[in-house]
Amino acid sequence: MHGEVAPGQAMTLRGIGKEFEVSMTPAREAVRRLVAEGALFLSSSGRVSTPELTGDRIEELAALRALLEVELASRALPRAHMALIDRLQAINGNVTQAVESRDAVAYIRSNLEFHRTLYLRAQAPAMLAMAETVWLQLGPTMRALYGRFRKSEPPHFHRLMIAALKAGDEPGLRLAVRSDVTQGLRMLAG
Amino acid sequence: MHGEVAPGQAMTLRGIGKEFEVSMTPAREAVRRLVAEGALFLSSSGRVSTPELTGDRIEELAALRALLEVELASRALPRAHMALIDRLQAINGNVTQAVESRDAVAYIRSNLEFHRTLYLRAQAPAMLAMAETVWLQLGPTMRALYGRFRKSEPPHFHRLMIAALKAGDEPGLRLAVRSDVTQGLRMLAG
DNA sequence: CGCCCCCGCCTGTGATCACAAATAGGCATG
DNA sequence: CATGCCTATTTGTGATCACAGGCGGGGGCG
Repeated sequence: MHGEVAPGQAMTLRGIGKEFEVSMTPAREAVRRLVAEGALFLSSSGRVSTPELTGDRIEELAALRALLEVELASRALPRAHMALIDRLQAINGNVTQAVESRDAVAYIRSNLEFHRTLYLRAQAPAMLAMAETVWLQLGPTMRALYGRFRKSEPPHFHRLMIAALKAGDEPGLRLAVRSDVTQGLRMLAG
Repeated sequence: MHGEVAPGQAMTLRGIGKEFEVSMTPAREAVRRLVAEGALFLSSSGRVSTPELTGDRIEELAALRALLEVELASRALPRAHMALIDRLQAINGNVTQAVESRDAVAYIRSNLEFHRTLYLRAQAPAMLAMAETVWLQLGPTMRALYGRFRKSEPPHFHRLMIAALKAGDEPGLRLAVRSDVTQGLRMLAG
């Protein structure tokens, strides 16, 4: 999810087991779960690797992010008090810092933490779980994306989200979330 | 997914293995996958059962269905030719038949087939997979629902969907899908 | 008669093994 | 020197086993 492993990276059950000092059985179960969530790709011969997403698939996952996260943000809005907004601003500081230090993994991690912190207020666990499933599928690809475009973009849309939260502006929040989610992924898909 | 098993139904790995004439290992992997998708509930002690959904959770899953399926239908609309509409009408005949014969499982199965047939045209596999994950989570509960309300409702909103498809009416299609998806689940959640 | 505790069976977990398929590397050949 | 084949090794699959924890039933106690 955090982009620590590159797209197309292959792995073996015995290798995973050795890495985490367990036998094949727990490694197999973990892998099967991640395959079920779409986070890992299972070849026809049973080999497992991180997925290499096509442009179409990236576009589709971006659309899913937009659908789900706009709804989550909208549901979180009426419950967002000042303490939450303060926390979001603090996390956003970490995002900026990660951007400045060109740390792709730290950027992805803090960016997702920003979103998750907001969405937790939506009180919609199934919806949040689906959003996280999408993040999981996009993880390796996002790493490749932010590794390619090294330009340091400040989290502009995050500030718009915070402003909309403060103002209680629901249409503005929806637009800001949709823009933030779509922004980075549109360029890779094209 | 088809409501063949009731909510809260417990099952054991050895029992599943015996039922399908395999050992515990494949049964375990299948169960873990279904747990990852939210179709089965894993207790803290490792026991597995079908989930008993709360009203809030049902409402949330209905909202997810509305979000995802409206988008899928909208994407399928420009690709829906007459041959597809004919197939949808044929499937809808099976739905009506299942309603008349009070067969809950056949009703759920043909109803989902109706939706899936349309959504396949959307060319959005990840989105369809998420919709099916929601169906999976709702399966046992839907069975309980349609077992409780035995009134034979003709598939009114299906006909609205077909009419909107024929007319190329996108707003009408979105509304019809949202209504169809929300209709049955609203009463159980309340 | 009701409640609680304790024991035994059931269940999930993780490890290991035998097996079959697939992969990759080396060898011979054109 | 490139290419195709063949074998040795790697890899996933499914079965079985030892073990620990939990759940339920039965007996004893108040």
